[in-house]
Amino acid sequence: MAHTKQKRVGRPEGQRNLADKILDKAEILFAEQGYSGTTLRQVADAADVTSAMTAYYFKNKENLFREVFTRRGLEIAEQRMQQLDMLQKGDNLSLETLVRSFLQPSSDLRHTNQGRAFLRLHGRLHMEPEPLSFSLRREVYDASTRAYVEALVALLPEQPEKLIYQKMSLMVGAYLYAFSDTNRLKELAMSEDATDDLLETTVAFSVGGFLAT
Amino acid sequence: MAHTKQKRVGRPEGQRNLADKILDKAEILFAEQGYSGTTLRQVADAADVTSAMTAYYFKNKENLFREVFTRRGLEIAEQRMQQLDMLQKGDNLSLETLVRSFLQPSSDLRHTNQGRAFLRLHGRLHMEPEPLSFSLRREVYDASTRAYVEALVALLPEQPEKLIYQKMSLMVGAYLYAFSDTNRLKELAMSEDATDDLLETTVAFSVGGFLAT
DNA sequence: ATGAAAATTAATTACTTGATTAATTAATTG
DNA sequence: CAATTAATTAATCAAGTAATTAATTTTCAT
Repeated sequence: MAHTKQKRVGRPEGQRNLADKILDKAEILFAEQGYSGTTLRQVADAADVTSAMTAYYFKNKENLFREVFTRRGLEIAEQRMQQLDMLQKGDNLSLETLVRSFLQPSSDLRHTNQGRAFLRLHGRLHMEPEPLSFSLRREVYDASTRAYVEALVALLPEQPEKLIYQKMSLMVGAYLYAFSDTNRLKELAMSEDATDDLLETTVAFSVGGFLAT
Repeated sequence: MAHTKQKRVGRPEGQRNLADKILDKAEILFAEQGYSGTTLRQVADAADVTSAMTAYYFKNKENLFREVFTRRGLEIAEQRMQQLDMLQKGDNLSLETLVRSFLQPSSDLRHTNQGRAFLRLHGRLHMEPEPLSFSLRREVYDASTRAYVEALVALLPEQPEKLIYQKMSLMVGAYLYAFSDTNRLKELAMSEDATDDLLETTVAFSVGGFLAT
């Protein structure tokens, strides 16, 4: 009832950057309800447009999801690669530094609402066996994951590559679950203070895991 | 074309134990496609019954999902509690033994198709923020998780309880992802041999993580 | 100016979805 | 044996669902 500016048919005056608005709302809804659980109507309503706009900008539901995921996913992957390049230029790279640089880009997303939505979405996607999930993850993350495994193998030469891949997978599962904030930690541990130290705990846990034999 | 025994209206002769059949098929479909992505018709078709049967035995979709999850979830929780009780009767309990006993019941499910389906379902559910997910997880797992945290705190007295809860959460994320078999390890590491040693790797990784400071 | 391109709404189409009901047959109980 | 209860199919319903199209208006390039 507050401010309802009437909608007129046809191209509006000025510009509205609706594509980004739709992506943002879709990110939140996909995070809360999953791909199948979210309807294009919900996205359109949340973005305050008609559902034909989602088709205009993103063609169909699957493509909208792809763009939601790749928008931030590619950025994370790129940040990881840049960090790795930087670290490998210096000498005596430590395991802890390497692990932290892998987790940092994701951890940073915890500081905004949209970022947290993406982390939940991300966690969900990694637990899904569908072709869409596999294809997206391959496209976005494989290159950087391989590069990090290579660096880890160099740091832990006594452990076979296959073991490093297994542990990498354990670390990914651990941080996805912890960062996705679906772990009910507040409820379970009855601690209401923010988990500021979550990144450092995750780094320590993972480093301990990689060193263990 | 093979054997199509005609279906007659009305109660059939003998007994068919359809409820279990529906649960099994629902478990597989929910695991592959998620809750929203699975239709009652798919479940009914897979179980070779009409969709009214799902309503007859399980009332509605949400209740069917609850029963699918609690069927195995409660068993896991009970096995954990029994293991913990047994271990606490003896003296000098090791961290490694404790961690292994927590992971064993889930790991055992990896040996059957239905068990693997449940593990994927389980992983999915833990990445979902919906009320249904939280309520189910609370009901099924909270008691045993608290009991294990208490045992871990006793073994690692120098670490605050809140930290143990965080690490517990990291371990849960790690094993859920690894056991759910959605980690594309075969694709990434190009290793086709079965991950027979996955439980031991997960135990070692987690123990290393708990010990790290 | 003018015509093409961009951005939008409203309306609609063909199809699924979860759930319900009536009819039907076998098993159980008394 | 009669009556009730259990188990099942077929048919249907109202409410969504993704996607498409036509009409409309502004902006931009010539």
